[in-house]
Amino acid sequence: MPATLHDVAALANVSIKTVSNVVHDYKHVRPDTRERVLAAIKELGYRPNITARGLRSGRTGVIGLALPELSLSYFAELADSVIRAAEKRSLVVLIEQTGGGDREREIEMLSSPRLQLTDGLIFSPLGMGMADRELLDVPYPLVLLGERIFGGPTDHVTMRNVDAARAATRHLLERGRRRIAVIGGHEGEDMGSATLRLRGYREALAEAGVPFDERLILPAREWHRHDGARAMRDLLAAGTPFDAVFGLNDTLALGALRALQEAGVRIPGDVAVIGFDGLDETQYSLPTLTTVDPGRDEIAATAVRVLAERIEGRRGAPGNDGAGPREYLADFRLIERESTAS
Amino acid sequence: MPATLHDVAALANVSIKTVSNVVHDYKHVRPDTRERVLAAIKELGYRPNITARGLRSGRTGVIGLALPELSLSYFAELADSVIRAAEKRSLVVLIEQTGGGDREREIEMLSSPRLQLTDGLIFSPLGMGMADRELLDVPYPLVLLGERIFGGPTDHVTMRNVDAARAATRHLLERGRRRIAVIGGHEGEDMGSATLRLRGYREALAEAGVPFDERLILPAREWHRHDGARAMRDLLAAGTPFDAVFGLNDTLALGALRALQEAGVRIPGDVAVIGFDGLDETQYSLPTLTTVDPGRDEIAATAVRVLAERIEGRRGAPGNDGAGPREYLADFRLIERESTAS
DNA sequence: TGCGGGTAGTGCAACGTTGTAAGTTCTGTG
DNA sequence: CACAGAACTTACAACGTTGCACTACCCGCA
Repeated sequence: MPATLHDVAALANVSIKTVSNVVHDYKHVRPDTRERVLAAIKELGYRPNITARGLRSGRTGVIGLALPELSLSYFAELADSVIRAAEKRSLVVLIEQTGGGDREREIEMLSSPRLQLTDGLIFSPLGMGMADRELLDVPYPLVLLGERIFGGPTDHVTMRNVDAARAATRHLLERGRRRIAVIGGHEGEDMGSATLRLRGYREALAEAGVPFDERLILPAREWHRHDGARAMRDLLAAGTPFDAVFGLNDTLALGALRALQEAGVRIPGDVAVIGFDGLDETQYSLPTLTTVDPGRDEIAATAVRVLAERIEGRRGAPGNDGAGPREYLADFRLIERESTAS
Repeated sequence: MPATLHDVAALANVSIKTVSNVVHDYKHVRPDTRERVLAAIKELGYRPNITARGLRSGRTGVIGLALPELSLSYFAELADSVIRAAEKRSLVVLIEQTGGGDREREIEMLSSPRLQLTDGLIFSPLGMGMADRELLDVPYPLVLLGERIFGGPTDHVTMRNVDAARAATRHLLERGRRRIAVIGGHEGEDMGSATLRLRGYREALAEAGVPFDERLILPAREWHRHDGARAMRDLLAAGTPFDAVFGLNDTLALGALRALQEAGVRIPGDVAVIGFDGLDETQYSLPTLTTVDPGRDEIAATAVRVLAERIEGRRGAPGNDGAGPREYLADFRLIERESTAS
């Protein structure tokens, strides 16, 4: 049975409020009283009951992080960054998985009782789209990540997807590649990583006067390794000529790497490959993978900071008091490695 | 401002206790009363306040999961499994990272106030050792994972490390390999994955009458990809002959794969490689990696079940009422892939 | 008519904390 | 040495919920 304020107060011969005051570093406590209370706290091993505190204050010190799946490396690394960032603000992170792009589950999540003891949510949807925008108008602080919804009612932290994809494509074009396949297209998508990155790709092609070839766009609804490998095998089987591959994320690119090598294609000799996400493991593939680092730590730190600010009310709810929803853009960085060496 | 029992009670013209009774499906409520209450609940969008409930009942429905780092794939996949298993029991998971084997942080974690609103903890240490055993004697339900501590005061879920490593080594021996290098040794370790797996390795060698060669044991304190690659390069540089590599985990093996191929070594022609952990990505490396699947889902499900049982008190605290600490062993499975094909 | 036994519903206290307002004890000054 | 004002301390209520003990009622049976 853990000690309570009552126990400490009894032992130190003061009121429970005084103990509370000591715990909270309230100014007006005589040094000897403070001494006595601290001794009692130590003796009893008292630690404040966060649940009770939460009930009183309406805060729990817990933030939620809802993402598709931790087994997708990108989200595992994102969660790592978010937990670290939260720790710096003494917040603790509760993780919910919504599955790989399951729109229904994402929507359910937003009103899940499982989030009850959370002060706010960092939400990275993959299934919801622009049409679901107003569903983000929830009665608690919410920070949106990702590229599925723009202009929604909440703060949004994302990156310069179009610019980054343009830079990645340019990188290939500058190395003389002209037939650049793209893996990970989402047909019929109105908004999302695929759409934005494909836009950057087309812009770069246009800039360079290279014609766009529909056949080089390989759809892959999910972005796991085997989707990349499968898409690559399809392209090889189709016989469409190409001299470079742009994986819309690293996992796709790594899967493609594998399929290309199986087929005896030399990288980067015959085909150059570039990915997107800056995953740790892109440093250890063979060859090492050129990729775009989307500034994951920056995204995580910003998301946590903005959420914490909303929670503390230093800025009211978006659209409530003029502190409207804001969009934050993280900087990206192209990391050149062997897979696109000249 | 969310609705409370009071609001619902007022609207339905009953006492708050009756509302509470309806919410909890208490038998003695007349159908029409129940009807009225449910209507009021719906109208006000009432949802119980979990914090308050937690204060009353001493339960929060949250379990903690403390692990080294999510950016280590094994732990990301473990966390995924734990979250899924917890979800089935309507538990929610709060994740803490202790860093890659930081003993101090692990010990701190055990008494961290950050765990306060957690009903129990699943703990996977990497830095603590047998000597720290009694530190696990904490005043809340704790389930231990991993191979650092055996015979401690808590329930423990782990796998047959020695057997699995023996099987892995045998697998290589059966394919005619005699000079099997091992990556990931931990010198001076009294207990841990490295020690147990190395024991299985030596047992398999002894069984087969193959002499043990100290020079083939390559230490690697951390088990990241680059540690595997570094160790492999060291061995190649030393010129010690070898025809197989046993990575004590998959990440080490994948790093080794990379270093071997850089050096022009053919796999499995010149050197066969086997890993340990059954990571998803071992299916997509080139060549695909033979590995030992330690039954991660089973481990996670067991850990959550045992923890939930302790929390619900269906079995008292270990050593308290005869329901002493138990050890659970998950089954392993050797997955044969290209890296060890004959 | 009274009484046992079940059903339906209620009131109070408590979980451990903190904000408010008010009380008590000091200190220094006139 | 009185007294204002600051320094220190306290009692009480509340946060939203649930367990306990209780009342009120109804039915059937002796």
